Amino acid sequence: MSYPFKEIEKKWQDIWFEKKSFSAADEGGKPKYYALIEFPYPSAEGLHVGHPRSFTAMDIIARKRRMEGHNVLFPIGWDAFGLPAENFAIKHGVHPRESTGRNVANFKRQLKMLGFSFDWDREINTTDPAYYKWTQWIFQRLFKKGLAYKADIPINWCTSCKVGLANEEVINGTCERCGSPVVKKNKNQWMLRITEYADRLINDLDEVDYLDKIKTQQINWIGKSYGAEIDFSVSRDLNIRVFTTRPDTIFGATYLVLSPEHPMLADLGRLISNGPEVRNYCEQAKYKSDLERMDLSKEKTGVMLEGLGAVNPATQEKIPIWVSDYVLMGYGTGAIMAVPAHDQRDYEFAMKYKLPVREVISGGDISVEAYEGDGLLVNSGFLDGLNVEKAKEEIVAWLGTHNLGRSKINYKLRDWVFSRQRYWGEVIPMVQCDKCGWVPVPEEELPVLLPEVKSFISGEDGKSVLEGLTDWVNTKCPKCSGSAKRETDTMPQWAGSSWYFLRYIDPKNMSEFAAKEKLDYWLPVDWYNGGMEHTTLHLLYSRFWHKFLYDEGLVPCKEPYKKRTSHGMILGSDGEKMSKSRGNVVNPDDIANEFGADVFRVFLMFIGAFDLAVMWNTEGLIGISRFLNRVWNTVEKIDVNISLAEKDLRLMHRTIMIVSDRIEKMRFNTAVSEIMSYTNELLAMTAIPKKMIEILCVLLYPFAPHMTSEIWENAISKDTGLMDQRWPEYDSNLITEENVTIAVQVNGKLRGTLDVEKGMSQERLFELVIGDDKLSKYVDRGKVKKVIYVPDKLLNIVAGK
RNA sequence: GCCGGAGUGGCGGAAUUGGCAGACGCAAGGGACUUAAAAUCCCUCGAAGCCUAGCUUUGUACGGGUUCAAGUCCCGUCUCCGGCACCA
Repeated sequence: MSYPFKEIEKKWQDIWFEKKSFSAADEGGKPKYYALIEFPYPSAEGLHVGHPRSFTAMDIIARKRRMEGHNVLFPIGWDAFGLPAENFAIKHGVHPRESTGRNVANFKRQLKMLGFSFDWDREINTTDPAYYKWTQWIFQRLFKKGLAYKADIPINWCTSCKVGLANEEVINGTCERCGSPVVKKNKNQWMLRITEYADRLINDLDEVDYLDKIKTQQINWIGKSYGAEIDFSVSRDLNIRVFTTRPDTIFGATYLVLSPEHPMLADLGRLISNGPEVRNYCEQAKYKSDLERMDLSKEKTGVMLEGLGAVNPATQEKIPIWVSDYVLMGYGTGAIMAVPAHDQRDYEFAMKYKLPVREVISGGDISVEAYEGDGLLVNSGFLDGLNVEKAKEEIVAWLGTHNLGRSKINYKLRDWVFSRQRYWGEVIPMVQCDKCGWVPVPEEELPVLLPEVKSFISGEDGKSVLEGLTDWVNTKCPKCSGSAKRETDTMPQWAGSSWYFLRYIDPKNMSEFAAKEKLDYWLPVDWYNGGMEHTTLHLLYSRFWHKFLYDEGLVPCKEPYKKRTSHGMILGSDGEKMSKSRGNVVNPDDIANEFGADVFRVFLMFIGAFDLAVMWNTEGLIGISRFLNRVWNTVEKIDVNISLAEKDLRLMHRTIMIVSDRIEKMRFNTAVSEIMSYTNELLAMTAIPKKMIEILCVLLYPFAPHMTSEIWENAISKDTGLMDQRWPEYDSNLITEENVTIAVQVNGKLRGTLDVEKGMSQERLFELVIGDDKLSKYVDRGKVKKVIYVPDKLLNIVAGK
C-alpha cells in the first residue's frame, strides 16, 4: 500500500507556511548562512523541471545547514520584467502586469507544492515599483560616477523584435530570443562602463570558490590580451594606430587593414583615387547582418585604398592600406598591421589579393599556411636571432624610445549596452535638457513609474511605445526647469537580477536599498547555485554592480558570491531540449499529483550527476516511489526494546559519513543510493532499533521533508519536530568495519577474496593464501618475486612462471 | 578552429588519492502469495566459452604506452554535448 502523500504533503506545507518555519532572523547567536538560487522568470508555461532540480539541491543544503545550527536565509523572488510578457501583450492586449501576476501566482503554487523551505516573507519582484526604485537609484549612482554614458554607436538590431541587443544576446549573428538575423544600426544608447572593472573582475576570482570552468568562462569572456599599439605614418599629419599582440612580427607587416567603420576613412577619402569604391564597400558592410559578417567559411573581401600608403616604422617600407570587414571596429583601434606569414587570417587575405608574405619567425612553412608558433626571428634587423618573447620586449622598447608605439592591454569585453527600446522594463530615470544635457530625475521623485499605455505595439521605425507618449515624455528639467524630455529607453532584464540578492536581505526597506547592518550580517552569499547558461553574463554583470556598490561604500565585500556551482540541464526523454513544439515537456504538476513532491524531489536528485545534463525518464520515478514506500514501512519493524549492536552502529556511522559528504559535494545521486542501501539493510532485519530509524529520517529529511516529518511525528517523537533535530556527526572510529575483505591477486589478476580482521600483516595474510585451497593453486611458493600489499584492501602476489 | 565536459551492461548511472568494474535504481526472466491480477517479497541478470555445485577467457569509445596493478595516469584517434568564435 502506498503512503498517503497527498494528505501528508499538504499537512506539512501548511504547518511550515503558517508557522513561518523558514523565516530567517536578521540576527541571533547562530552563524548565518545565505543560500541562493537564481530567481525564476515567471513564464506562462509554468515551472520547468529544470527549476526544481536546482531548487531541490539548494533546499537540501539549506535544510541541512539549519540542522547544523545555522541561521539560514533561503529566499525566493521573481525576475519578472522581460520580453515574453510584452510579446504576449502585443498579441493579446493583456497588460504585462496582469499576465505576470497570473504567472507569479502559478509559480508560487507550484513551488509551495514542492515543499521548498523558502522564506516567503522576503519574496521580491523586479517589476514592483518598491523594488525598481532601487534599480533606478543604482543606475543614477553609476551615472553620477561617470560609469553610465550615452553613445551613438552601431548596435545589434534584431530585425524581428525591433530591439537593440547586447553582444551577449546575439547568438551566431541571430537574436537569442527569436532567431532572426541581427543587423547593425546606429542608435544613441545608454552604456555601462563595465570595461573599467575588467581587471578586477578577473583578479578577484582568486578570492572566490567557483567551479574552475566557471572561472575560465569569466576570464575568457573578458578576454584580456597583452600587446602594443603602433603608429604607422600615412602623411605628415596622419597616423594610423594599430593594436597587435605580436609586435615582434612588425618586420613582416606588409599591409594595413582598416575596419569599414573606421572613422579615419572619412578623412582619407579625399586622398585616394578610388573613393566611391571604398565608400560602396563600407556601405555594404553596414547592411550585412552579423550572421553574414561572421561567417568564417566565407572568403574574405576587401578594397585597397589606392594612391595611399603607410610607412612601416621598422622597415621604413611603404605598404598598402586596405579596408576589410574581417577587422572589427569594436576591438583594439579598429585597424591592424597585417602579418600574413604569421597570422592565418592575414595569410588568407594576402593569398586572395596577392599581397607579399614575409617570414620573420622561423619554424613553419609559410608556403602552406601562416606560422603562429614560437621560433627565432629572421629578416628582422636588430631582432634577428631572438625568440618571440624577447623580441616583443625589444621592439616595444624600441618603439617607445622613438615615440612610435607603446605596450597596451586590450579586452574582448565591451561596455554594456544598457538601453532597450521596450515597454516592459525599468524606466531609465533620466531627463534630457537642451541646456543642461542629461540630468537624473531627483532621488525623491524615484521611482519613475512605468506609465500606463493603451497599445504595446511599437512603431514601424523602431520607435518604442514610450516614445509615443508625448505627455509623459515632455517634462521639465530638474535643474533649470526648462523644457526637457524623458528618456524613453528601458533597462535590460539583466538590471533587476544584478542586485536582487541584496534586496532579499532587507526586502521591505523604504528608505534604503538595504540597511547597512543587515548587509554586514548576511553578505556575502555563501552558496549560489544556478544554470550554466548564466555563468558568464548574469554572473559578470552582478559582480560588476556589486563591485561598484563596494566602491561606493554601500556593501561590505568585494565579491557577492563566495561559492558558485552550476547544475546541468534536464532534457526531454528524446535527449532534446524541452520545448512545446517538440512536445517533450514534463509538467511538474503531473509528477507531483501522481507520485508526490517527495518522490519528485528525490527523483530529481537521483536522476544523474548534478552538474551534467540528464535525460528525463519517467520509469525511474517508480523506483523512487517504491523506495519511499519502503522507508514508510520501516516503522512497522521498530522495536524500542532492542539496543544497537556494534555492527548497527558501524552501519549507521558509515552512512552518516557518506551521506553528509555527498551532499556537500553535490553528489546527490550517490547520497540517495547510500540511503537506499541503508534502508535495504534495515528492512532485512527482523526488528529495527528506533535509533536507526531516527537516523534514516534525519538523513532523508532534506530530500523528502514531508514524509520523514510525518514518520518522525508518528513513530519517533510527538514533542520535538524532525526539522529541529541536529544533523548527526559520525564517529570516525566507527566508520570502518572490524573485518575486511582482502582482494587477492596473482600477477595482477583477481583470484579470490579473504575475509580477515583489520590490520593483518602481509606475512600472515600470505600464509593464509598459501593455506587456502582455492587460492594456493595459483601460487608456486618458490617462484614468488614480490608481494604488494595495500593494507586492508588488496594483496598482489607477483610470481614467475 | 579554440576552450571546457563526456563516452562504462538492455537502460539511467556507481567506482574519494591507480587497488575486487558494474554500487543504487529501471527494464527483463524465474519463483512465492493470490481463484486471477495489481501491489509486495525472494532469486537471476555484461559477453563468450567449457569438463556447468563450478571454472576459464574477455570486457569501461578506438589504437598504443607506463605500472605488480589502469574506467582512473601518459601519447595519438574518433564521436557526442556545452561555451566562445575573423578579438589582431
